[in-house]
Amino acid sequence: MQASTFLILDGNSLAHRAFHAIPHLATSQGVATNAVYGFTNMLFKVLKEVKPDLAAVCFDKGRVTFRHDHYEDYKAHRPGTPDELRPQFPLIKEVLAAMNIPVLECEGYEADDLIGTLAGRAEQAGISSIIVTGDQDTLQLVSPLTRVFLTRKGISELEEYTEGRVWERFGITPAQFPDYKGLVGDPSDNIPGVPGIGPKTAKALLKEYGSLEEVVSHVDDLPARQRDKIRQYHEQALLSKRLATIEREVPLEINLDAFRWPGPDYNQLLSLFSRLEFKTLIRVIRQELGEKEEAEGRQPAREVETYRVTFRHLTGREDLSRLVELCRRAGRVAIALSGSRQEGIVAAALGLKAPGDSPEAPYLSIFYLEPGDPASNPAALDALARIFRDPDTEKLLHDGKSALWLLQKHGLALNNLAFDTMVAAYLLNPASANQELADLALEHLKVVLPARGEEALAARADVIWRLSELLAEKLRLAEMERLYYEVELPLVAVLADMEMTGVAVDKQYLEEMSRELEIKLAAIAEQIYQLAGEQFNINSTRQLGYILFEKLELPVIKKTKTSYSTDASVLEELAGAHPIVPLVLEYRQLMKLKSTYVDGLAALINPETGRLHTTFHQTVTATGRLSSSDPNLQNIPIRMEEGRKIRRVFIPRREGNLILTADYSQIELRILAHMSGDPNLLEAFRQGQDIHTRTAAEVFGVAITEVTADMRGRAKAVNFGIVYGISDFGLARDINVSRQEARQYIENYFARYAGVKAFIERTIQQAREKGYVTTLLNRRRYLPDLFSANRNVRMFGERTAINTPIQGSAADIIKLAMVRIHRELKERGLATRMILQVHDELIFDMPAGELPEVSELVRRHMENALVLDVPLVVDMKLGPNWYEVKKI
DNA sequence: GTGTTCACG
DNA sequence: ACGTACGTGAACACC
Repeated sequence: MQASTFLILDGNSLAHRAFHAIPHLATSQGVATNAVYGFTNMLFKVLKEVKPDLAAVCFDKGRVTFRHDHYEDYKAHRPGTPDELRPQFPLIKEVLAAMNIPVLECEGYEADDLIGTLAGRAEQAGISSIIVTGDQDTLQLVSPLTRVFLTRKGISELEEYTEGRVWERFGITPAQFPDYKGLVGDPSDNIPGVPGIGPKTAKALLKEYGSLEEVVSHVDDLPARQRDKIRQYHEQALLSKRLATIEREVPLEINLDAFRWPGPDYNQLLSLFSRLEFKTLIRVIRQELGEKEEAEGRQPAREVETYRVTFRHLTGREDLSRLVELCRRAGRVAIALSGSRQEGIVAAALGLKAPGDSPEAPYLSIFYLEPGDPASNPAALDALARIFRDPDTEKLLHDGKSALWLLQKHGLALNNLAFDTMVAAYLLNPASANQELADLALEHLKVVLPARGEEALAARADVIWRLSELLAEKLRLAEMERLYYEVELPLVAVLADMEMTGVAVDKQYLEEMSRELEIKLAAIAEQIYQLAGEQFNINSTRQLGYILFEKLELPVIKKTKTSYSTDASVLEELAGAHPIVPLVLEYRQLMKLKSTYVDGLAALINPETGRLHTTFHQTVTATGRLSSSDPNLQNIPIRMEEGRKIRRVFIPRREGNLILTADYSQIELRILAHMSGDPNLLEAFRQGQDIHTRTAAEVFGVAITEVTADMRGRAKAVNFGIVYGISDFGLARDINVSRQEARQYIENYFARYAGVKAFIERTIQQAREKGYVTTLLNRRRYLPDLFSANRNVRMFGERTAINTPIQGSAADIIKLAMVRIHRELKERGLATRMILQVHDELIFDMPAGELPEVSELVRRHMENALVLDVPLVVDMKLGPNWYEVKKI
């Protein structure tokens, strides 16, 4: 054998490291996976760096080892394996099996001993070894052929130990390590050593005498203090040395060839990772596979069977018109498109159950066409257009909204979107990080999608078909059919329409604001530099921290993980302490306005339409809300007057139109009243009272007429707190009262609204039983955090259990209203367009003349979206832009 | 890419 | 004794 490298891992040590280094991590079903994840990541990293020819992972076996024969208290103080870690060992071994790395364990021996034995055999065969572990004892194995990599700081870094490095760090040779431990001891293994002898003395003694035995035999030559200690404890020291000595002759049949590493079994690995929900690792592997195939050329020796489908590449006009007919007769077709918003549709694959498909043949017929090349294929786009338009053909898509954007480029319509696998998968688990088709294929069908080419698109069509059937059944079982077919699926096209319509903007006004802010910012910056006595980057929290807390010596209020906190709450507290502080606050505010809103929005104006076309994300939030990006139009300033002015920029799309806004009044608290059935809360809403005033009266025990503005403000914070899963600490911080006082408010609240208290307790209890919480329309969110061993994580889970049904039900309601409003606007042929949704508010771009009709229908659909035990109330405003809207 | 800060409901 | 409201996205600094 020549110049081979043997990678030997200490499975137990690394699993423990990973467990403590990776914060709680679990599958959506609550199976703890943090140690498996950390271990696997580390394994990948090491394999990539070392590229070993041989590999093995050693584990401890048996609670009692030969060391206990000598010393029954060996490792006695070590806490047992944590409950959340123990079940992860079998999973780690599954990972290793899929990696084709042998696992070695031997009854009565620790991983160290196996590692020592393996490394010894390797040395005899002239093979160099790399040992990876968190256990310092292993350093005694270091030799010219054997290196040890110790984990440092969790799992992210490894420190390499050669003989030289051991000498540098400890001042001893690797072979002296057991002697060293014999003197110094090791509290973590409950090895006593010699009390009073530390690293320095031990190092000096071993340098002088070479070994512990020699030290003991020369005990009379030692200085008095050391002599007494060694005399008293020499037996204990020799025992400690034996305990710390790694057994290098474990009786095992070892054939080094058995450890030759052939590389991973990618199929097994992908299926395991999809079970463990290791999305990132799945991507890493898929990437690796792609690179591998590329490197190996067109005829790769495949180690993994990527999903293969047979398909027909259609070009002829006759074939294409037959395809349209085929789709019609089949009644439903799965469609995968490739292309971009700029070019439109480049290629398409269609999957359908054709009447002629024999039971022997693949049950799907798949066709591939390229409308992107009109010269060679003029009829393809026309065929697609007819299929998409046909209301009698059900279309199955993944990410229908993106498909609608592609179609729009060619001016095509889509009728009868019957299933969207992306949206379906989101409903089944809204917490998952993404809903990409490749991930769904892995998770639900256990297949790996090919990455590129015609085959990839054909496979996507096939997978969309199969997933549609599978996910539809899962939705049925989860009782989410109404939510899916009445709300989320029709919403796809509604959102597409909103995005495409876009929001008109006043570009000149935006540019004006930018210039003004520029000037103000420069002036403030100048004053800040004057007061600081130097120029620095005010945007840098680090530099600002240095100026405030070191140069100007202002008191440190709060720290972040890495340095001083300079957030608004800190600066407000320091505002009186130095004139620079209020300037920094103002600078921050204006800077935010300019960069995020003024300049940020301007950069995203579509040059063709002159409007902003946000993207609404339907499969992102854990609660069921939408989110918005590029630009985010759901966080346009309103609370501060300076920021609020930004809203002037948002104008109707043509002369004679107005901006109409309609927002739900207190929808979350109304939902709370409905879900809890609390009589007090129900009454407040039924009588149309101001809810915060009513709460103030209840909490402070005064008449409604006696409630002051201050009391109302505090009560408002209490109401918010209830919806978020209140804590006295959070409430106290928010309204600046003592924690005791906050606790009193909460107690009073629950005394007056006992139904709410019962609802909270009931909701958490049910969440624990089922593992998930639900909304009014049965939207579901799994809460593995409820079962965490970590109290903080668990309490976080409890707060989410309360908040999600409320926030999510509000999302259900407004989405239902959006679908119905959109439908009726269309049916009536109105020119009004719904352009934005901001969680509890809808915004319309409306011809002034349509006001009576539109305001009636919007109010009707919003207020009657669902019938609750309290009325839903909508406030409407109207104006020439989003800033100047006035109540109607 | 991660951390900090801050805008919204 | 601990560390705390729920849900998002964007800009910037710094590695």
